[in-house]
Amino acid sequence: MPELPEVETIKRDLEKKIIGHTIREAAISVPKMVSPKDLPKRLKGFRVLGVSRRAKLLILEGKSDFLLFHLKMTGQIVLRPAQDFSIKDGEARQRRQQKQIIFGGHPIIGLKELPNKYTRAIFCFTNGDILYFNDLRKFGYIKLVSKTEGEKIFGKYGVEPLEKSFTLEHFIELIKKAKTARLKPFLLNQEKISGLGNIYVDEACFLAGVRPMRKANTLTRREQEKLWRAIKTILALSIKHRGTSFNTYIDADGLTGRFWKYRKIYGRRGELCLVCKTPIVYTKLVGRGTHYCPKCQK
DNA sequence: TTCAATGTTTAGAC
DNA sequence: GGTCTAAACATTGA
Repeated sequence: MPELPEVETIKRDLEKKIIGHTIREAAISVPKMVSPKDLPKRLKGFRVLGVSRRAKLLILEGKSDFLLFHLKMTGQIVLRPAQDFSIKDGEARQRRQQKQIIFGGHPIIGLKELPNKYTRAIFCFTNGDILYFNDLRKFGYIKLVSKTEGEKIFGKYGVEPLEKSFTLEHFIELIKKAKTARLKPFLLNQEKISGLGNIYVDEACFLAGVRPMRKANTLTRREQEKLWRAIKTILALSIKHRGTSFNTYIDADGLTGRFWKYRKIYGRRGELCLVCKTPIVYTKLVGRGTHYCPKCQK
C-alpha cells in the first residue's frame, strides 16, 4: 500500500524503537531486491542514528550511509521486539503478541508467523529486536548508499506536499509546466510532487471536485487552489489515521491503518457517491484504476 | 482462464 | 525537450 502516509506512519513508529540501536546481523533471501550484493556484510555494526522519509522512501540514517527501503506495491516492514524469556510460556506468547508491532505496508492475511514465505530480508539488532522486510511481489528494494549518493537520489524527487515549501504558488507553477498533461499522471509523477499514489490522487481529485482526466492547464484558479488544499488535507487526514490498510494484518491491535474507512471514492466502484448518490464511475487511466463521481467532479 | 492490484521504469510513438 | 501508452517486474485471489 505504501504511499506517503503509510511510509510516514512507519517512519514515526520505527524511530521510537530503533534509534541508537545497532544491527548485529542481516540476511537476504532475494538478492535482486538488494544492493550492494554484500549488504549483510556491510551492515554489521550499522548504528541507526535517525529514521526519515523522502517521498515513499524509508530511510535509516547511519554514520556515513543511508539504508533505503522502497516498499513499492506489496512491501511490508515489521519490527518484532526482543522476546522476554523470563516469563512463563503461555504468558510469554501473549505478551509477545501484544508487543508485536506492525509497521505498515501491504497486509498479508493469514500469515502471522515471522519470518514467512514473503520475508525477503531480516535485520537483527544487538538488543534482540528483529526487523523483517516482507514483499509478496518482490517489487520493493533495499539499498545501502553513501550520503552523497543518497542526496542525489532524493534530489530527483519533487516537492514534499506536506512541507512548507509546497506553496500554492509553487503548485500553480507546476501545473503551468504540466500544460496538457492530465491530472492523474501529473499528480502521480514523483518528480513533480513526491509521495502521492493511486489512492490519494483519486481522493484528492474527488475532494477538489475535478476529474482525474482533466488537463492540468484547464483548471481555473479556484480549482487549482482547491486541489492544492485537497492534497494536503487528504494526506494529513490519512497520516492521522495511520494510513490505509485494505485489511487488518493483526486483529484488534489498534495499529492497522484506518484511512480505508474514511476514503470517499477509491475502491468504491459501483457504489453511490456519498455526496450526490450518483453511481461512481470506474475507468482506466494511464493503466491505473481510476474512480470519480461524474456529477461532483468537473 | 482472465483480470486487477497501494509503484516505478523503460521503450517506442508522436 | 514533453506526453502518452503499454509492458515489464511477480504473485495472488476473485
